Amino acid sequence: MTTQQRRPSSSRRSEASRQAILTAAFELVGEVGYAKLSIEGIAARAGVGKQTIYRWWPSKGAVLFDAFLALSAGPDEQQGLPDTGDLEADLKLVLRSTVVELNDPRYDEPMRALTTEILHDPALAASYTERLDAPMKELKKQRLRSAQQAGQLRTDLDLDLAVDLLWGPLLNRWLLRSGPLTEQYADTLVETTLAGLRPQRRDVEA
Amino acid sequence: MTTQQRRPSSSRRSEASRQAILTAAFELVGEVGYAKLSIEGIAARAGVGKQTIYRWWPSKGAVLFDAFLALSAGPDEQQGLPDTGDLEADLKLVLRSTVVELNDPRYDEPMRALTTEILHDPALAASYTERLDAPMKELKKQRLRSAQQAGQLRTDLDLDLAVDLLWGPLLNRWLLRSGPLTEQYADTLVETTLAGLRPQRRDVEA
Amino acid sequence: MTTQQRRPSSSRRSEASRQAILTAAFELVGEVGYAKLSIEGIAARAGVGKQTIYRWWPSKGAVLFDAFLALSAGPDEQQGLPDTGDLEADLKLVLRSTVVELNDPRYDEPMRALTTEILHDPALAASYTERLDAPMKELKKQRLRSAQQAGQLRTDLDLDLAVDLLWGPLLNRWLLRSGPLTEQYADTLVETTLAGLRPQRRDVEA
Amino acid sequence: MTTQQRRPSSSRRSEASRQAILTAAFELVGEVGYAKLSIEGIAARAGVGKQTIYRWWPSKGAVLFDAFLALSAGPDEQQGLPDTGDLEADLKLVLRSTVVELNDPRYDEPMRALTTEILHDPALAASYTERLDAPMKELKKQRLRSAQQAGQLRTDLDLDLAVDLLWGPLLNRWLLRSGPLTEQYADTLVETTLAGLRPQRRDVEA
DNA sequence: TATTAAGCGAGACGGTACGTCGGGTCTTAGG
DNA sequence: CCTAAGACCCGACGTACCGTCTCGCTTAATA
Repeated sequence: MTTQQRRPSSSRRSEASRQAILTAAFELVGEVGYAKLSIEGIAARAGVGKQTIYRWWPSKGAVLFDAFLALSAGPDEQQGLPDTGDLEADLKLVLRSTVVELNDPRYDEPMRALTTEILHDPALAASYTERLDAPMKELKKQRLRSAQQAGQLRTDLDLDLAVDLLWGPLLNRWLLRSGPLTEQYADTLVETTLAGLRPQRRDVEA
Repeated sequence: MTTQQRRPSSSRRSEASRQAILTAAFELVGEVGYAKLSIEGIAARAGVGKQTIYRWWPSKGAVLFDAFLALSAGPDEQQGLPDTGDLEADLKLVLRSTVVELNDPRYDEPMRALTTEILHDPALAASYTERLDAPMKELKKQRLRSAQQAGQLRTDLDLDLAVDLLWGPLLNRWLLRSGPLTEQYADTLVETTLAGLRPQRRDVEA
Repeated sequence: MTTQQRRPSSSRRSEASRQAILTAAFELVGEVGYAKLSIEGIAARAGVGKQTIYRWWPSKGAVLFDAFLALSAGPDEQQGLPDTGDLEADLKLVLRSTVVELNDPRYDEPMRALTTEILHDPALAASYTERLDAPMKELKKQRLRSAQQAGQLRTDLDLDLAVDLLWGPLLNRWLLRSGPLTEQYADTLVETTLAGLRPQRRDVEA
Repeated sequence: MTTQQRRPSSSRRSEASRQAILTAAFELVGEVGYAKLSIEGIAARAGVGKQTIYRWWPSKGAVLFDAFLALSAGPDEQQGLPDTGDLEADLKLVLRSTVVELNDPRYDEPMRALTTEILHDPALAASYTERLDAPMKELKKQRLRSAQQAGQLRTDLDLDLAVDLLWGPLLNRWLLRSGPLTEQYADTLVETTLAGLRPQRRDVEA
């Protein structure tokens, strides 16, 4: 079913303008960078009056956020993570592709821009967490839950935390450029982290 | 010996102005927030001409960075992490205090501001990694190395990665506000992560 | 009839701002002098954004010029010179009042300022000649033409030149302060100059 | 006698710097125009510290003025006006050459610049009148006096005024560009003005 | 079917800050 | 003590955008 026709908001709202704005925002931020992204520029590129932006979005970050929403709501982003039964291999696959995406200049700048807005706007951060991050996280947790049920992860493991442990270091390295963001890094990260998440007979200590 | 021969750069440079600028920058960003932090404002607060800032710093981020440098070079930030022999307890202590600091509004805004600048300026990111992050990371690695030598960590463990695993999720949660940043979270994070870093007899999976 | 269809330029232009700017410019130049007259100051005094000035005027001089235009277009500056039939007396009257005006500090500074801008901007000079000077000159020439028709001036006299001869020395003395600018000077000037402009029976030299 | 070695002022003063500054000022004003003439630029062009200018001159105009002084004190500017016995011809010759000079772009900008400074600085105006204008005027008056003694000018004529009548309109037309400044204009000016200065038997009136 | 009222593109407006230029003062080092 | 050099505080430059505010025009929903 999924009727889903969101965002009437007002029946008079121009869908063409909305699309033009989101597209212009995403393209512009990739071309000129976050620092030089301006509402004025977005309006000009979209062929739209500034007021049309101010009427429907509270901030530049909100526009950017919606631009991302439109993107990820796009084709078919919603399928789950691969599940071959081999958790480590599956995770490596996913994290490697995350690395590739983060290194792709087409996404790097826009994502940094969105991140910046989120950094300084708790409301936007909440939106992000709820609308973009949570769905993704749910997919990740599903894969981990599957592994947990297969006895490949500790039964008392907090899956939210597990997701943090796997993706947090990756995102952090990307954001701060604290080191090269390679597929090799993704692999090692998965291996080392998983080691602590698996059921264990006993440690050396205790 | 070599005490004190600081920042000559130019023999004519006014140390008083430099200090005033860095102080003003740090205070202002805490008061008005990143979005409203302006070079004009810093100059006014510092009682300094704008040109004096433009003369010595290439960007607003660079000023902010130096302000942090001056702070951490300050009193005695350089002692190592606690080492009681109990790695888990020591790490919990440190991460908990990190949590407290990140939650402190006096540091939250300034650090977000600096992070934002780093996000969009690779040169600044490199400076950050080298001048601020690396020394801190070295202290953390020292503590882990000590544990490793005590047989509390796997001998083949990459300590750089280990630091990432411990601090990455924390910073990520702070930056993106993807969840409450509590001492409880720090504890769980340490426990779970350490589980994978310790020497292990064997897994369930062979 | 054609009353009043003034300055459309753009239907969106704010007439209130325009007036405020011209008034502020004229007042300010009188108060602070030409050297310290700034667009910034005019905008501030007028309660207007700087851009509103830059949008409609190409230079500080153009603003000043318009301020003068607005003034002279004001009340009823347009009536002709007095014509009692006694040319010498009428001219003395007019030149004396010119002297008084040039000595009036309320007009001295503004007129020096405008003159300075005209000095260095040929386009502005052309505007001045056409819009301010020409109308005034026409009135002066009318009075001389009347005298000419009454047989009080040589019939072959170039009236443009005659106006130059009468007002040129006065303005020059005012501008360069090459000597005291008194009503006595105006009188002598008129007397001496007129002597050469009248029809003459014969000279000493044949 | 006229020993004349002016301007010691201080025995330590560098004559080389002084010359370099005056030369730089005159050249620069011709190249970049009055509006963009800066003390900074003069100092740079002269290879001199700004302070050296501020130490010895009270204003930009004073530098410019001295630059002109140096020029006119130069070769042999001081000989009198031609005196062939034919006053009208002699005056036409002189005014025509004035016209040529005022139209020469090498002198036009610098003289406009100096005039501007004089316009707004009474002290400078006094200097100008005394040091540059008065000597020139004396030469002009000498020629007129000669004519007066030859019976070519009225005996009661104020020679100062006569000079004003002849040169005032010319300068005024040059400064304000109120019309083309041609040799033809100079001729007509001389002819018409002289007509009023000559001894007269009687007018039509009275 | 006409009337209205909202949304729209456009862009002027009062502002703030930008990054630069030059003003005039002061300090340093060298002759 | 004068000089070249140049840092300093300050104020203004002319530009870019901010977010708000009309302007007419188009267009969809109501009357």
